[in-house]
Amino acid sequence: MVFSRETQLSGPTTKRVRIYDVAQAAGVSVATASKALNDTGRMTEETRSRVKEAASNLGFRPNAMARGLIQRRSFTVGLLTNDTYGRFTLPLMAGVSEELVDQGVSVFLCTIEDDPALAKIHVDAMLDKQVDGIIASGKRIDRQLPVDLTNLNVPVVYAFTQAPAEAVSLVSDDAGGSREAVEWLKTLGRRRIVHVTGPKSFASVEERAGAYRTSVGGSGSVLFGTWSEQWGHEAVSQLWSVGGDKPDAIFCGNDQIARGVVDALRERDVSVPDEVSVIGFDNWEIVAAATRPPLTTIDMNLKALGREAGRLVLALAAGETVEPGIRKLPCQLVIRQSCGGVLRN
Amino acid sequence: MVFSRETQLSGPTTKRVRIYDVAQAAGVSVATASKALNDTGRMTEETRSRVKEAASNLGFRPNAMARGLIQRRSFTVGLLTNDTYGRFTLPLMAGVSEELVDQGVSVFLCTIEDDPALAKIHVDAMLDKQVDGIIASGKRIDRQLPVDLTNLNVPVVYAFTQAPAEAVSLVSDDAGGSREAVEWLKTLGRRRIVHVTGPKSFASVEERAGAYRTSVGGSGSVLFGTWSEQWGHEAVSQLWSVGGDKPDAIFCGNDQIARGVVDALRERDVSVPDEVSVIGFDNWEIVAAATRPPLTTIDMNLKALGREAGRLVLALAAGETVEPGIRKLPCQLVIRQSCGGVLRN
DNA sequence: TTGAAAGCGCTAACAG
DNA sequence: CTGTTAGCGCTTTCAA
Repeated sequence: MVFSRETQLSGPTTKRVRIYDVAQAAGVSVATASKALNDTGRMTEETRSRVKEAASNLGFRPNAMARGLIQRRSFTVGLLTNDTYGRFTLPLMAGVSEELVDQGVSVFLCTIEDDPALAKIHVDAMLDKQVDGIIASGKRIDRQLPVDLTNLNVPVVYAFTQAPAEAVSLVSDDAGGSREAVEWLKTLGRRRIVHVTGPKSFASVEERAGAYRTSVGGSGSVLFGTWSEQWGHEAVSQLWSVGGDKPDAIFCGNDQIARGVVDALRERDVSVPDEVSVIGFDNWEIVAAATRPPLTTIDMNLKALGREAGRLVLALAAGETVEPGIRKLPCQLVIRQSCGGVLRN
Repeated sequence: MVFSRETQLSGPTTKRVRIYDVAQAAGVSVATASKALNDTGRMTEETRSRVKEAASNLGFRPNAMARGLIQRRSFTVGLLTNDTYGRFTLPLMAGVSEELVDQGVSVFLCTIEDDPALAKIHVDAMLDKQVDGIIASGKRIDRQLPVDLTNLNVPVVYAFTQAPAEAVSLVSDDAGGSREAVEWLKTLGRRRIVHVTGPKSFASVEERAGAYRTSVGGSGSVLFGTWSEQWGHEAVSQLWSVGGDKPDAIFCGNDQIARGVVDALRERDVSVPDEVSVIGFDNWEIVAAATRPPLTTIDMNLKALGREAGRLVLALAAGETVEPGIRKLPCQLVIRQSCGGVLRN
């Protein structure tokens, strides 16, 4: 293959082909060409296919800006997030994109730390570009983005972030996930199940802890800490430093804590999963798979959440009525080896 | 704050204000309003500010599609990647966005697994939307994306992925980073430095290994394996199972391997960093910071690489001439505790 | 200094 | 069945 120097150095070479060129080539008017290509209007099959052939010969692709100007939509949505690390946003984004790509919709990703000024710049840029809608997302469901998205004149769907009242909002079902985790441990015959989790200040921590307590039936004990491996270690120290029966299962608030717990137990020669089952939360591949043994954990199905967010924002954009309120999407148990039990994979 | 049900349920309420409305309010023609707002043309300062005030009162924002149709640019660039996990793409994206947001440019993120059909759909969608340029990126520098981006009629910049000859391409300086790692170990007085790295089939592995060999001066030894913690463990087993002098430093091909190495050494009661210094590569926060002790490592400065990619693609779009070829951007030593030595932080 | 008019590339009425 | 016309919201000659 040969590359002209020109091409690589300064971009564009060939002019874009317009519908006018297609019309010329097919020997019809621009209007007819438009109708032929969009499968609208009525005309002989022969004409339609002649136009389509001309278009494909010329490599015609309609200019989305011209089209958008008329149709008042850009086939574009914005995904706004303050999750710079992407732990939650990326799977969400994958879902959104997967849902929308077939409809020709592209996604602007806007990452806005926690800077209101930056957020406003991004939102304004999206609005200028006439996005069909905005999906607001974050890294925790009890904090709002640092920008007001109400009264925008484009639809907004909130996913994995706190939403104003009456908004359309999507979160994962923390309580349900928690329940699944505990039920699985009980299924495996565990009876002394402890919950080691993150800071009390997180709504999801309270939600999961509440569901845990209900599921274990009053006998539970919850240790709050930070979202770190370090805390997992420390929690094990605390649990094993007191006398009496040790736990036979530890349900952790996230995979990092779970990894810390598993490592700490191994260092004490407590066998996982033989003596103690450990279950995580998040299914963060890099953590869950590298743990020895690999973590059984709860997946929040963020990709599915993203798909749903994409679906809803487009529905709203199309003028459909969507019931406002918070939708909780189910979590899913992912079985690896840290609990024992059935092995999928 | 009160939310009208209407607003939340079916999106748009107020009509967008057009430049026509601004012109009316300011009592001038649309043409004058345009010039006033864009600081072009000549008119009394009074008129100009009157228009600007009207615009800001009405909350006017120009429709980017209408504007783009004329100017033939969309103030939009596409970031194409096959790095679904986002390990490399996210920092890159952050850099691109940071560089471009001030210029009003938004970024489409398109993740394309390794599916050529999906890639084509995404590229076509971007082209239809008249992106000003495309940044192609990936997860390794010796593999191409599954799509041909030459002869596109928009500029393309390659970042962290293999580029065709004569393209503008950005990668991090693997050899330089490797050299920095080894030099740092030597500075700390280490003399028996071993390199534990990933699969030989990766160009960056060969590149780093080559620079390592040069830097240690012929006495080196390189162990190739996989990019996993597991392999880090195993490598330590191998190294410590043979007789003779043990290494006093291990330079790892990535942070995951380094973590495996550190964990394995701790399990053998070999002190890090007192007896052995361990240095990683990537500065993947989640891994580097959670390791005990936290990893000293090499950062590839992907965010800076992203900024540069953004800068270049816009320069190309503006018709500027950019020298083709591969640009290597410097890596940077990040000192934590796994090597000993100065403590920043 | 200001405004009227043309037109970016496309779609949608309405005629023919 | 097909083409002519108008116009999306804006910028940009060009004339007044």
